Amino acid sequence: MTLADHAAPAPRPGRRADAERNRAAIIEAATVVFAECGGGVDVREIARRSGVGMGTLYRHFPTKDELLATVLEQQLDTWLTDAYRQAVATEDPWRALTGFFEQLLGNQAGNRAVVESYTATGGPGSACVQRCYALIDQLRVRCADAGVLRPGVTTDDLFLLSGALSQAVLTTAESHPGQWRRLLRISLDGLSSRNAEPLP
Amino acid sequence: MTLADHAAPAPRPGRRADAERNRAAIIEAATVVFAECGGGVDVREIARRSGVGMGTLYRHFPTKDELLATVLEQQLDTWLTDAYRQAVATEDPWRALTGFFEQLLGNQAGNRAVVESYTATGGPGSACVQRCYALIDQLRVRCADAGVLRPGVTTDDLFLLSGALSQAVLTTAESHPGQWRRLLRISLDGLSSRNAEPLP
DNA sequence: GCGCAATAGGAGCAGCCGCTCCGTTTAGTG
DNA sequence: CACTAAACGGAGCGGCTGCTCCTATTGCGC
Repeated sequence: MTLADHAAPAPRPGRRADAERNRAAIIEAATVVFAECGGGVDVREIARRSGVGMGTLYRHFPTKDELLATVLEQQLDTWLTDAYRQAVATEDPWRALTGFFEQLLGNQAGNRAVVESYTATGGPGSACVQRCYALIDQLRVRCADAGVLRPGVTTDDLFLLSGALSQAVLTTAESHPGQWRRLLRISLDGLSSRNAEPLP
Repeated sequence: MTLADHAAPAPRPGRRADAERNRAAIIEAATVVFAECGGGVDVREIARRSGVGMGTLYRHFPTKDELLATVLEQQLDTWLTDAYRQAVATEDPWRALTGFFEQLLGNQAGNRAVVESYTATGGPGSACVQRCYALIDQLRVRCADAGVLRPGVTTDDLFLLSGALSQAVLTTAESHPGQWRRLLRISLDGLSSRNAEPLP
């Protein structure tokens, strides 16, 4: 399993010190800006906030998409690593599952770009999203084995649910922060084995 | 109550026949294009598909947003009028509620622009979205009075749920069409009065 | 038919945004 | 300190998109 791995930050050796500093500044600024405004922001805004020129930015990241991907991977990776730790430390399988959802959604609450990429998952998705899928699968199996999960629920169901709730988290982020927790509770209760009716 | 009303198509009288024809053609083309590609499409595409020049399009609709709004209102309006009919004809309150969700989401399955505007509801939303909210409220009250709805569930909860599921409908539209029905069932089961635990 | 006001059409404008090019600056070395 | 390769910065290019302007066309009352 690759659930516990996470890609090294890779501070490649042969680079000049200022280049390294700028690269870090770009990633830091991009993380903030993408989280605030989503993936649609003007690249100039990121350059401005990181105190770097366009040329510099584009030497470090040949494409806006590549920068965005780097930032998103790093973000999700951090969250997942943390969530994984917490999941294996939780003995009750049901609490592990619900705790994971709460943690993931709570993290997404302030991050437009992550939610965008997470909900846009039509194709295979990035490596990190696949890791997220694998973690959900593991949690599902634990719950299923313990008999606390509604029969017939698939990992796809849980993954899709996480995406749908991400959307709810985002839309309520400013007007009704925290309302998503009610929805999460409702959905999770529908997932418990007390509801035994077969799914369509 | 304004639940049964719907705005007249308003074929204003003093206009020339060709103008009327073009207006209709624009709305028809825009409906298709917005549904397929979302609200972000190039206006030129709509002009092309409706066989009309840019000038003509912009005389009928002073702004792209106004055209989009017109189309969205009309679309949602049609759906809601239909859904309202069906809801009042259904005696069982619970079946009325679940039927409404199924109908609304099924309609949204092939319409990017509607889902976009529906899930983007941060502010007060359009008149039609408010009508949708009112309809959900009515269905909720019926269920609550009959004692089949989980205590503490608000109209906001149901409305937010509909938006979250809309997102799921869209993301699975092409790869796993119909999977959203499983999610709908799960969530609705979580809404039944069999789950009596208080919500956060 | 005739004349005119209403309508049509699409080239073009302005602003935004991803990305590049090249003259300038600077870190690291001996 | 001098020198060079590496890194920097930002003006500018090209393409896209919402919208306008002005000439040509056409429906409609007489």
